[in-house]
Amino acid sequence: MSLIQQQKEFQSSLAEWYAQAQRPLPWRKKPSVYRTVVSELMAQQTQIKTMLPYFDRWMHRFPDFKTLAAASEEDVLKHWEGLGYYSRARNLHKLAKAYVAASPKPRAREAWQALPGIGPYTSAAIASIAFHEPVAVVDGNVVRILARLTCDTRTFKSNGEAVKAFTALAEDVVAEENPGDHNQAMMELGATICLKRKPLCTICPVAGFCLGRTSAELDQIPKIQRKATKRITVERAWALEGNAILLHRIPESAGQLAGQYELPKLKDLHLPTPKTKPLAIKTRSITHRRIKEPIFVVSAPKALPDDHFWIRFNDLENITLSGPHRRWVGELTKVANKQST
DNA sequence: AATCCGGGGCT
DNA sequence: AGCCCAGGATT
Repeated sequence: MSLIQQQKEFQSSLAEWYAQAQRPLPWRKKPSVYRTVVSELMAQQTQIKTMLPYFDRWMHRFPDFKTLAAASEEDVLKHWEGLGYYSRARNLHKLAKAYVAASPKPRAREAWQALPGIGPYTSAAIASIAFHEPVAVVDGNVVRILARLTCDTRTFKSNGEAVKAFTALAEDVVAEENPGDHNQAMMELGATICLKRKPLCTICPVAGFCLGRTSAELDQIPKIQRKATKRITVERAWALEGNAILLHRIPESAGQLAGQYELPKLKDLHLPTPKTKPLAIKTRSITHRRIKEPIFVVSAPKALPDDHFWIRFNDLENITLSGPHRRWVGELTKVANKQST
């Protein structure tokens, strides 16, 4: 028996479980096109628990497309600060403007996918949840569930390749009547039952359909190759003058992190690596890169390179520091004060 | 197809 | 420390 042959039974088992087991998330309680769009954008590469407080604050400040479209970009970014992937906020802002201007309003998946920040996953989510279009979402959860249901032991070269490999099956299995709930149920199952490390098969509502359940290596399905992590070092400057700190403003033309401020790179200031011990050494990981960032106390060159500015500490709240730099400046201000007194 | 964006949570 | 997460845009 294949999953396709048992499609109806699979769908109803999943739906029955979802009806009673789903988490009470704010966009489920009070659905609307706008709330669906915001929740899906916020949820990209972000765990639900992390985004919940942001979602509530966002809805309070920008309750609908019109309010969001009329807001300043600065205001929009302030409400996203700390969530990461800031292009999502810019795209959501652009999307709101496009939506307000659009006539007729987008409904079909294809129309949504033409909007900024909306790709295959998000367009399917919006079309199915808000407009009952029978299309399947294929995210990491869905890939994992389908690979296990079919006991697919192949090794995939990338996440993208795995998504591609399971899209057809996902489309075949999606429930025609209530695709939005079906899609959310699949993701809910992946998030709460079909866990990556320790799948909870004993309480799984669709264990009876699962060919992988008896496999000793179920927790290794699907196999997706990871890139080796690259290590790089970026030396940064901690330069103070009076009650101001030297920061670099990433140009609008940058495309990524445009308009945000960061601690200057020593290289951009044309300064050599100081002999002194750095004020702090920060490390962070972004996808497959591990970045080490020593921050040195330096005195700035007299002639500042382009896009470098002295920002008074009192004005820091009025600018957007890129995520980690915001934390570092707050933290190091205290450290630097202690060292100087 | 490869690379970049960023936090927090979890083991 | 390392890995993962309701991905998309750019090159």
